[in-house]
This record gives sequence, C-alpha cells and structure tokens, in this order.
Amino acid sequence: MSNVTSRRGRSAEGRAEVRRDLVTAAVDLFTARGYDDTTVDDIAAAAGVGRRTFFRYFKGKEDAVSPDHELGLARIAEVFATAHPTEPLLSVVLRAGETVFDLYLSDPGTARKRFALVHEVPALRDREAAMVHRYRRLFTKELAARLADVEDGDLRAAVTGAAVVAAHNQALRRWLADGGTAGGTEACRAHFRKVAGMLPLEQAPDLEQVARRLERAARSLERRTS
Amino acid sequence: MSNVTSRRGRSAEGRAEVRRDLVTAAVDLFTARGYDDTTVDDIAAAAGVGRRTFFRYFKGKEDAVSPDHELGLARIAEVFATAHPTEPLLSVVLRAGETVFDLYLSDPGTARKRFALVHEVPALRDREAAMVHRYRRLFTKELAARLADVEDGDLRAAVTGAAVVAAHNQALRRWLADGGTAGGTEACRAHFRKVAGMLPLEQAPDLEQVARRLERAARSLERRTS
DNA sequence: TGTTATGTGGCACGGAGTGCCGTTAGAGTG
DNA sequence: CACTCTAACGGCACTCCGTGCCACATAACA
Repeated sequence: MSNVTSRRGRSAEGRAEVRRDLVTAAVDLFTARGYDDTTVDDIAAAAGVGRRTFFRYFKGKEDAVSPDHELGLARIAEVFATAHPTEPLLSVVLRAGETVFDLYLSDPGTARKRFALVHEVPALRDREAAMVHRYRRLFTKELAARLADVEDGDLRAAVTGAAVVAAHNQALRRWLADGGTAGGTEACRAHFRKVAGMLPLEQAPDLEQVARRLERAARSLERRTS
Repeated sequence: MSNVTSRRGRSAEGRAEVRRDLVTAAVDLFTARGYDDTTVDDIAAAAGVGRRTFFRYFKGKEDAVSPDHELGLARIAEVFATAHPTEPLLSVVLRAGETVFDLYLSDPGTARKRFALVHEVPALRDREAAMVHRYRRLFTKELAARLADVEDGDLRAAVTGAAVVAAHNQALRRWLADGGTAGGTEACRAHFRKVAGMLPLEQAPDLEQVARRLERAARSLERRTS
C-alpha cells in the first residue's frame, strides 16, 4: 500500500499526521522562499496532498503557522471556571496566564521558527495581533464578571486583562529572543509573575483609616500637651 | 461638463472628494448589503470611479471603513517627542491618549457607523485589532525609552502601554454605546483619565509604613512632652 | 460481500489585489 | 491660442485565495 493511497479514508492518527506535514511544509517554505512567494499549492504539494485538502485543515493560508489558539483560550476559560470562589482573583489570573505558556514551551523548536516568521511577515503579524486581541477579550470578560461590585470594575477589568496579556507576551518574546532554551522557562514564568504588583485588582490602601489613625494620634498628643 | 469627465486630472480637493465618496459608498453598502456581499466593484461604481482607482486610495477592501490611523499614530509620537523633559510621564501618557479621542469625536456620525460595522464583521474586527496592536506598540516603545533606568522598565512599559490603550478603547466603546452624543465627550475623557491610578509608573507609596512612622513619631513626641 | 460513512482530489467559479498601458484633463510655457 | 508635460484615471489581463460541487477511494460495518 503506497503512502498516497493509504491516505484515503483516514483515521484520527492519519489526520493528525497530515496536519503536521502541512504545518512543517508551510513553515519551511515560508522561511525559505518567503510568505508571499509561497502559494497554497506549493504547501499542499510539499505535504503530498491536494490543494483542496489544505483548506480542510486550515481556515486560510495564515493559519498554517499558528499554534492552536483555540486550545489556549479554552484552557484559560477552564481555569476561571474551575477556580475556587475563595481564591484571590490575582492568583487565578496568574494561573490562567501561566497555562498558556505550556502551549509554547512544549515545543520550543517550532515556537522559535514561528516567532521569526510572525515578526517578519506583516500578514502573520496582523493575524497574531487578532489572536492576542481574543486573549485580552477573554481575560477582560472573566475579570469584569468578578469585579462587577467594585468601583470602576469595568475599567479595572479592561486594564488588568490588557496588562496580563501584555506581560505574558513580553515574557514570551524575551524568552524566545534569548534562544528559547528549555532551561529558561522558569525565568520566563518568574518574569511574567512580576506583573502581579502592577495590576489594579486590589483597592488602594484605605486612606480614610489612615487619616483616622493620624487624627487619633494627634488628639492623644493634644491631651498630653494641654 | 459632466461629473465623470471633471474627474480627470484631479486637483488636491478633487482627490479628497473622491476619497470621501468612496468611504461613504463603502460604509453605506457594507451596512445595507453586508461586507461579504459587497464587492470592490460595487463600491467603486457607487462612488462613480473605476475599480482600479479604489486601490489607489485604499490598500484593500478593509481600509475603506478605517479612520486615518496613521494620523493618530503620528500625533501620539508628536506628543512624546515634544513633551518637556520635566513633565511627569503619567501626564504625557494621558495627553497622548486624549489626543486620539479627537480623531473619533470630531465626526461622531461616521464613528458610530464604523463602530457598528467593525463589531459585526470579523474581517474588520481583526483589522481593528491589528491597529490597536500598533497603538500599543508605539506607547510601549516610547515608555520603554523613558523607563530604561527603572527596575523592570520593559515590563512596566509593556503593561502601561497596554493599559492605556485598553482604557482608551473602553472609554470610546462606552461613549459609542451610549449613543455617541457630542455632550458625552467630556465624560468619556474623564473615564479614560481614571486609568491614571492604575498604571505602574511610579512606585506606590507604602501608606501603611507612612502611618506607622507617623504613629511612632507621635509616640516619641508624647514621651518627650509628658 | 455489499453498504455506508468519511476523507480526498479535481474542477470551476467569484472576488481580491497588482502590473501595465493607453487616455485624458489640467497646469505650465511661449 | 497652440503646444508640451504631468498626473490621475480606466480598462485589461493576470495570479492567487477561498469555496461549492461532485466523483472517487478507503475503512468500518452489516
């Protein structure tokens, strides 16, 4: 049975194999000949499938180099959904952010190749920006639902969501720029966690209480000196 | 002289007129018949120009409904470039953010139409996300240059840039959702300015420690006076 | 050994975006 | 007024993306 004929009536493993072949072919061709000079026919031919099959695995040419963002979004939603009600919101946000790291850190090699491509090809940059936008929206939505009773909860949710995603991407870019070694993943995570001190999740210190303590101290002093 | 023939050898005013006609035709057709069911030929025909001319005014079909983001980016860069060195960074950031409001608030009617379209058509949503990404990148770049000597300056810059853009967009969306009345622009600006208290630009003063020091000073004074 | 379900490739089509070129209005010059 | 030059326009042809349709092959199943 030849390789081509074995690809008819494919099983689940066969489908995953075709998808991997298409991603590999796309990344290699984009890197070697450039994104614009690579047609979908080229990718499909390099992967040994028909052009029509490419569009059954990917919504478009740009998606052939994207990691599985749907999975990342689903994991974030799961962290928020399964979090214990008493867990501080800051802790939940950090756990959700760190969950996404695994999608990149699990395969540093292709992550590096994708990073180089995405930062070179405008079409892929815009695609990535759209995906970041979806991550940010998800964080903001989940946070807004939990900050409904806080003053300016919507604004806090929007700012926090954007900040978390920005910190995540910054840590990831820094890790990839440093070579994306498997040993640097913990430093990457630590760098991301520093965002915890920059989020407007907790109320500012209660200045009213501070003022009362000062007033009490002043009154005490007043009594003594009079 | 017919309208069509008068459009040959156009002057600067003629070019601006054609651009306006194309934007109007695009917005109207997208709203009436949907984005996907409107071809570039339809837009060009409705504006009374040839299809080829459309692509001389816009890079692509999606750009026909976009405001002039290049101008907005240029204004932000100008605010940062011309800011006095002694002006607090927070003030510069807020001024830069408010500058962009004018681009939308100057024409509330088309802003509302665009808002409805952008939030309905996936292609336009992604386009907008890419533009937001560019705004965020610009803020982050300018901030990083001014936070080079601060601890975790890169992270602070990334978080602050993302937060400012998010707050800006949130205020804008809120204003548009409320009808986009001309009178609500000041409330929109005020809402945006609330982000000032949520940015990790300055170290937050540890008020708890301040209170303890004051209490200690008071007690010390108390002992002296007794 | 049929039968059905599923994945596949080929074909054709509409639309986006681009390069090229002839045409034409308007501006400048004598 | 006559001429030239410049710049914008329209049309044509082309490549490629993405999709609907259909015939076909394979695997699982009865």
